[in-house]
Amino acid sequence: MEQRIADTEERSEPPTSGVVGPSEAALLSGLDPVELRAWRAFLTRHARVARRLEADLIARSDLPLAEYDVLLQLALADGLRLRMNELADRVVLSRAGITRLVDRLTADGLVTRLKCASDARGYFAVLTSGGMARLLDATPGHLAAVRRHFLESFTAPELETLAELLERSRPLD
Amino acid sequence: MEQRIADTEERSEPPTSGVVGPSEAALLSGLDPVELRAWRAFLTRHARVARRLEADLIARSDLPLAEYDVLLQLALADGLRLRMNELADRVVLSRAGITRLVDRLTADGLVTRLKCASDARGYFAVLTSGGMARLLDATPGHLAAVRRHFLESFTAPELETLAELLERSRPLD
DNA sequence: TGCCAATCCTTGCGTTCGCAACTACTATAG
DNA sequence: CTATAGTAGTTGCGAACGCAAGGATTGGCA
Repeated sequence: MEQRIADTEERSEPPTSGVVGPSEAALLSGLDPVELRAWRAFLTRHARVARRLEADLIARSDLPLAEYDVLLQLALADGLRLRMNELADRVVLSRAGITRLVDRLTADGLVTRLKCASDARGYFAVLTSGGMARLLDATPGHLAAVRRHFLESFTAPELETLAELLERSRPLD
Repeated sequence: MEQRIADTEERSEPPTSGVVGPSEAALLSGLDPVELRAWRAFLTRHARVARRLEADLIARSDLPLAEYDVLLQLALADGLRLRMNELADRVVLSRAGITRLVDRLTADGLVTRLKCASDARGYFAVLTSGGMARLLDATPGHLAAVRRHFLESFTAPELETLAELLERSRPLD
């Protein structure tokens, strides 16, 4: 862990400058330029926006994005409750992940666990009034941030297009 | 940590069923339906695709997505090298994150650190031949997966649209 | 009825990440 | 030339995640 030292010194100009090497052709051969652009744009755009929003949301409401998402899903759910499984699916998290996320929210009093009557294996996560309050408090600022960092870049018809495209479910699942 | 037990029993039908509560109106008031759809679609689509691709890539090439991304950026960079800072920016990771990611890649012999001649504070991460080999080996399968789980959903003009929209940089940055 | 596979959720463990603090070096100003 | 502010990168620390294994319960099928 100590010998992270560099081995060589850098000559002043990049050695193979100008030449891209045999790599690029081989690398990109699998994807045509439009595909590559779309894919990279999708990836980096998400990464940047998510990073930004997470910071904003924590600074403003002391609530990570994942926590916010869970509260929102519960608030929108019928009876303000959702099975752990369903919750994991909606926020796209592993089951273990959802267990601990709900743990945290429960510790903060924003959510309660409720045994499912019809299936003794199952639990509901239920939004508490405190959780609802917290969500309602955090929402305006967060939505503003979403708009500022993402939605604002597009016109209404473009948003429609975007929604339509991204809502398409993956081919084979 | 032990009293995670449910407090109450569930009555057989959801209590406030049918009624959505005062919450939804307040929650969604900040965003019109199209905005909401576009935003949620963007979020969940990314989460699902990324999760899928990560699993695929690890299974097939024992390489996490972030590692793959770094190797790719280096392969595409002039001289097969990039400053740590620049690298962090391209793969959208914190500087601490990039330090450790490069640590790992170095330990695996896929990357080398090289002192920057013109600025003694700086380092280059340089792709080794082993790293290039690993990248070339992993790429075909990965690209196939990207296509299967994402690109395949769209036509060429749609991809063009998607790329154009998502490449727009955020307004104020 | 009785058993075995499947399902729901949780926990142990290892890994990764970001923030904040730190070192080393550069650049600006006096 | 020296002080001071700023930048590049690394490290301690705590938080969060996923995988795999485990306990409990359900559901089909003999």
